[in-house]
This record gives sequence, structure tokens and C-alpha cells, in this order.
Amino acid sequence: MSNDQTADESKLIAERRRKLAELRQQGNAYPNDVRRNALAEELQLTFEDHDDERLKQENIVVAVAGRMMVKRVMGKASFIKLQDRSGQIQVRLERDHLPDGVYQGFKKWDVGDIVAAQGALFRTKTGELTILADEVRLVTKSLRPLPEKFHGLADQETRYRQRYVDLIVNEQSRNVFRTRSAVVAYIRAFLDAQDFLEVETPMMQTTQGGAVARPFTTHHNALDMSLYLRIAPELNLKRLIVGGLERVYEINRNFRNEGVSTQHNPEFTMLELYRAYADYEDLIEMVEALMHGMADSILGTSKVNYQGEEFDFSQPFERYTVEEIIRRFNPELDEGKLRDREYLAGICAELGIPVKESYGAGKLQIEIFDKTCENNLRKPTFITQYPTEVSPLSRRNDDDPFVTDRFEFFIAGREIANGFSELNDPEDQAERFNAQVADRESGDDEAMAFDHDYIRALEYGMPPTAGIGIGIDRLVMLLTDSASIRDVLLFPHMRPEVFD
RNA sequence: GGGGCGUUAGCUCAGAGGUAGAGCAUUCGGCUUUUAACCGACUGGUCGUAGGUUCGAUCCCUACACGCCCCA
Repeated sequence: MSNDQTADESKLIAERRRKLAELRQQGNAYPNDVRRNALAEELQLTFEDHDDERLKQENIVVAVAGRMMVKRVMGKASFIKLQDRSGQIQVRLERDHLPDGVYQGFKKWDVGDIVAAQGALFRTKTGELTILADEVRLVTKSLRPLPEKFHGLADQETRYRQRYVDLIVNEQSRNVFRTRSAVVAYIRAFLDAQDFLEVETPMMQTTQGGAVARPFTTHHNALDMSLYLRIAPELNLKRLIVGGLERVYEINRNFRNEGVSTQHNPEFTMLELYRAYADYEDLIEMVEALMHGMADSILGTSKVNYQGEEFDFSQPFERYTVEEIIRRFNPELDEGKLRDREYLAGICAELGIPVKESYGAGKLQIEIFDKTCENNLRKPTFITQYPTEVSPLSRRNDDDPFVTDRFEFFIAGREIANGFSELNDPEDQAERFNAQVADRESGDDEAMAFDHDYIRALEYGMPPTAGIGIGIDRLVMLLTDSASIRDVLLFPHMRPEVFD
């Protein structure tokens, strides 16, 4: 660190650097022999019923450590608050109750420093559980000042770029990520209880498939070949069903080369599960059970408040087919012409939806659905019977081959899940791949490639199977009342910061 | 890609074509039960970057960067 650099630093940091230099002179400024035997919140709960008198009688000596978030000096005595992973605990420091000189040193410590303290518990006159320190140590000096204590850190950009500061200062933010962890843990327990096997499949793939999206491309130097970051694990998971694992799931990242928005991050987390000898109706029931249980378990209520709307997860969710919901939100449409390509193309033109030559009636239906229905599906709702044209991996409906046995699940106008009875007919699947390849050749760079090995796998025979993908980030947004996907990602994608 | 809004002290925010403000934090002093502790004094800024208009720009204009929101 040159003198010039030091001079450029804010005076606040320079001041703390001076203090650190003093600490270095006095000994090891970064000790690693600190041990504690209690957590703040544990103490609050354990001694909830102990008044001051009882605490003093029992003389309970504890050792805690954490970041000093509050420092109130009143002459020869002070109160500080230490924050550890569980919460905060107050510590009282008295000059005459500490070894000589310690209190004078403490007066130079800053809010944000990591501090260890040991002493007996008592309660202040307002009843706050407090440790009267016999020993107190500065464990790690913080060189940078924390955001202001009352308003915290409000700047969105800093919250995302310097998540560590956000986590220090905003309890709400810490809670979002605790809930996120609880959601994933709940799902694992839910599936493990049903004898599902958790698996991991490649992030780097040689063939683009499993979803309709643009991939990121990377390069393997030693093999001199292009690889795609996966847009979905679907085809690999179904290979495992062919292999006889019968019930598998993966919770992991997908990568899609698309724009960034409040709903989209280039990498996001999906649960995908596949269950042999089940159909899409079974999965609809599974989603209902999962959602009910998760809300109860994590929020302690089946009523989920999201951005001013309340959703009741204990009620049966609504169900409509794609064509039913299109008619519901577009009652003027001619019911008899919902599969008439020219009629639908005319409707799209009225709605300002660009129509390509290659779009069939099914694709046009979905365009109309996206434009006029999706955002209006506020309450938890299943939409079923998606057109075969836009469902290249789904099983055709036995009675109506124009549609597949597929559903999507919506809450608050957003797609949360997409599931279907899997297409296990290798010849039908080969035809669907060919249609995708044709789309690709006509310029659709989101279309799938023909996956020869997947067809080969299906030719060995995949039992009747149903599968589903659930967007974990969007689910966590719902359960944490978060407006943006960035709020539920520890390190959301940002343009690189410029350091000068 | 298009549109709107934003960027001022470490943090949270005011502000006005005439040379910059508050609270908290920092620094110094006081205070042995505080709770956004309190009392007193001080300190702190190339007003996002680069151009332009102007006697004068942080303010008006243009471009760019970054962020937020909406649309595609």
C-alpha cells in the first residue's frame, strides 16, 4: 500500500488503518484463537424466563463473538451489541470491571469491528439480556465504515454488488436467504420421503436440448470443441429413467442466453423431477401438496402475501385448458376457429403480435395466451393441454393429438412450473426433433437440435413417466415477497463494476 | 433494442444558473443502565464521466457509463 493510495482513501478508512497499525504494534492484529460457547439468539431463548435476580444467582458466564453493530459510550461504562449468525446480544463494558487498560483501548474500536466478549448474564433495568464483560477482545479490525445504522443500506446497486455489506446490515436480506435455504431443504425432504434419488447431470453439454432457449457457448481447449452450458437437464434425467432409476430429481443451475429483468437472471435454479408410472395429473397433485406443505412449513400459514396480493395455498388451485383460458380472457373470439391458423394469425395481427410464416395454430394460440392471459393468472392456476407444436418433449393427448398432456403452473401472473407426461415413443420423438431442426434451419436459434443418443435411449424403452420443472428463484420470490429475482440471488448478474 | 427515472459527504437524503446543506458516522471533549443514547465543538465533497451553451454550470443541452422500472 503506497502513501499515494492511502492519501486517496477516505479519511474514515485512513483513520481505521492508523488504528490497525497500532494493533499490529501491540501484537497479532488478526488472532485465530478465539472460541465462543454461545450464540446470541440461543441465549435470548434459553434465558427468556430468567429475571435479573435469578441470572445473578446462577452466575451464568458465557463467551460470545460477533460484529459490533452498536457502540454507546457513557464515560467509564459502555453498551455494545454483538451480532452473530443467530442475532444480537448486548454487552456491558465497565472500566473498573475489565483488566487495566482494556477499556481505554476499547474506546478506539469502531462499529463494524469483530469483537469477542466473556462475562456473566444479567438484565438491564429495561429487561434486556446483557453480558457484563470480564474480558473483551478486538478480534478483527474493520477498515471500512458500515452504512448508517438507522436507514441501513438502501442503494440497490450496492446491495447487489456488495452483498456482504447488505447481509451485515439488513436483517431482511439475511432472512430472504434463510428462507431460500429452507425452501430447498423442504423440497429435498419432500422428495426424499417419496424415494426420489437426487442426481447431478452435466452443466456442459455437446447438444442443445431439453428446452426452447438460447444457450451460452464455451470452448474446451484440450479437445478443441464447442460446448453449451445447459439450458435444462431434462434429456439426461430421462436417460436415467430409461436406466431404471424411476424417480430422480436435480436442483441445480440452468443457463439461458437471454435478457436480464426482474424475472430473469442468466443463470437460475431449477428443480426438475421425473417419476415413472405417473402422468401429468399425478404431478398436478404433487405440486398442490408441495405448495400447501411448503407455505405451512416455512411461513407458518397457507396465506401468502405477495406484493400486496394474498394467495391462499390451502384452497384447491384453479384449472383451465389453454383454449378455455384464451376464451375466458378473449370472449369475443370464435370458439370454432381456435385451431384455424388464418383466423388466429388475424387475431395476432390485431393484438400487435408479429407472426412468422412457420407458426402453426398451436404456436399462435400460445402467442395469444402469453399476450392476453398469462399476466392475468393471479391466483395459483394450472393451465393444461398445451399445443403439441410448442411441446416437443411432451406426450400427445390420446383423444386429441393437437395437444399434449402438459400443464404449466402460474401464480401472480408468472410461470412457476412446467410439467407433462413424457413422450416415450421414440418414433414420435424423432419426428418432433425433425420439426425442431426444421425450425432451426428456418432461423429459430432457440429450437432444439436432434439428439440421436436420446432417441437411442428411448428405443431401449422408457416407462410411462411424468416430469416437471419448478423455478426455485421465482418460488422463493413468492415466499419472501421479493419484487425482483435479484433479491433472491446472493450474487445476481451485474455488469462489471469499474474500479479506477 | 425502445422509453421513463436516478447518480450530491462513508451511509440516508435535501438543494439551487452566482461557487454546497442536514442527520447519522468519523475526530476531540463530557457522561457508570444505554436502546436511532445524550450534551458540546470540529471535520468531511473534482455534485457519475466527457464535451457543449454561458461572464459563470453541480444545476441547462448532448453523448457515454452504471443502476432501477416499464415495454419488445
